[in-house]
Amino acid sequence: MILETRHSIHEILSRQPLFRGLEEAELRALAAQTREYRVHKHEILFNKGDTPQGIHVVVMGQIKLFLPSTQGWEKVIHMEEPGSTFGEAVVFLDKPYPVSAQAMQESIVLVISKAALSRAIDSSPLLCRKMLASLCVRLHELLTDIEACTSRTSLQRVTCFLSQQAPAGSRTYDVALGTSKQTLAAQLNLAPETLSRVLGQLSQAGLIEVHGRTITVLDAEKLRRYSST
Amino acid sequence: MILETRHSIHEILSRQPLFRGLEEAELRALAAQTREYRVHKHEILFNKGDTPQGIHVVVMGQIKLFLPSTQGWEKVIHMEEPGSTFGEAVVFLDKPYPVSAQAMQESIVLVISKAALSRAIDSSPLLCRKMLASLCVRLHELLTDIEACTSRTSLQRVTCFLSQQAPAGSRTYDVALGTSKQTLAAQLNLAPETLSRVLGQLSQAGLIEVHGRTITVLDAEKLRRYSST
DNA sequence: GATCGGCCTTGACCTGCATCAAACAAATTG
DNA sequence: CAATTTGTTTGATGCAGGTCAAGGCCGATC
Repeated sequence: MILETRHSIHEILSRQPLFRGLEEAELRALAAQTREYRVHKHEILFNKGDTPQGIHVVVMGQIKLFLPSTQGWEKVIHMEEPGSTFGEAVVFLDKPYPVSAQAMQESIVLVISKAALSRAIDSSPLLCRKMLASLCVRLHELLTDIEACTSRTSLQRVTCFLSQQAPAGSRTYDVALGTSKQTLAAQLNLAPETLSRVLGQLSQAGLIEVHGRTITVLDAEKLRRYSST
Repeated sequence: MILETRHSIHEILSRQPLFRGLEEAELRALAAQTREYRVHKHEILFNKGDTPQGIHVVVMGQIKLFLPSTQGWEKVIHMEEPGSTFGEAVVFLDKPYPVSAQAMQESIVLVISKAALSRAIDSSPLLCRKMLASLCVRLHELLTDIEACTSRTSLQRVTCFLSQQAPAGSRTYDVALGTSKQTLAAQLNLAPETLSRVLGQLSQAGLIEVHGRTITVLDAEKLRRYSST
């Protein structure tokens, strides 16, 4: 990882959802304890079990959080996009990272020291609330993830995933997987081959259309029913 | 559910880890907006999709949080024991319950209104921090849960689960499942029969001993190695 | 535009686990 | 203490999906 100059960290921080609306002084204190890293595609930010340095903010690129397992296998927990934060938990729990993180693209990540964030939270009820909300969102994401990847059959796993991406109350919609299908397979706990077959089956049934990394769901309702047959 | 008298809610609240150390006035305000419910074994507290009333605190008994699925199947997310809280997320997100809750024993549960808790958090930085910590613990629990139940083989799922229950650095230890083995199976995404067989296999290999609802791990290190063979 | 290296797909095979069924044990009830 | 229900074990069977292998597609590089 290459450490960047700090000229604009303050400004970048102020643009992140989590820190928007903070006092100037608070923001400045945070920025002083923040480092900016540029990471290359495929570079590992940290491994499961490492000692945490602080909270991470994705400014640009895409970071994969995953559980590695003996024998090269891995379960993808979440893909972090710009504006999202991860590693919040380490600020409050004195534990090693529970996941590994890897850049899937050329990325820029901020790391805010535990101590600074801890102080900021104490002095800013607004930040505290925002952190709470952010953690709750994370919890919900994990739950929907569990739901998708513990369904019985591979078909259910895929339809469950697609249904979860549905915007409220529209019959047809697009799902842009910002990742390779391999990665999606790892997220749904499927072999890539199986995912391919299931998508083929759903296409054949006229329920979806696959165009590269975009999946078009043609009938949300039918799709949901299909898996229970 | 039977609504209880409120004579001692204030006192009960003050004994819960989450609220210990709060000001008298704050506690009183919370207690005024808290209800105590007694629920029977097998009774449903709420279903996934219901509109949340508030945050839940388990005072006595055991509450199962689970994801129901079409066709009577279910994935157990977590068993809540006395002193633990759940449904925190609903205070900050305006969403329906993401899980269902069912009492596994005769239980006593407090429900604190969203509004009251929200006010309490604003006025008490201490409570805010405690909530953050509690949510982080929950996150970690979910992650270890995912880890256990997305391992490839049934054997790995079970050994992974047993390893996670290990106290730090002791060769041998007991795991007291406070539940039936059916429930554990649902937690690990296994058929009860499969769990039974795997436990049998591990016993035969001399790695564990099963006595009713207690599993004795004889050699933590060997157990971890065994699954990767 | 030709060559290379990821990705993705398709096919054939075979194992691991769910399912069904039945016997048994333990816990609950009258 | 018998009777009933609920939980656990064991066996036999079938199929879903993982694995291995080969071929096609597409974007990257020179």
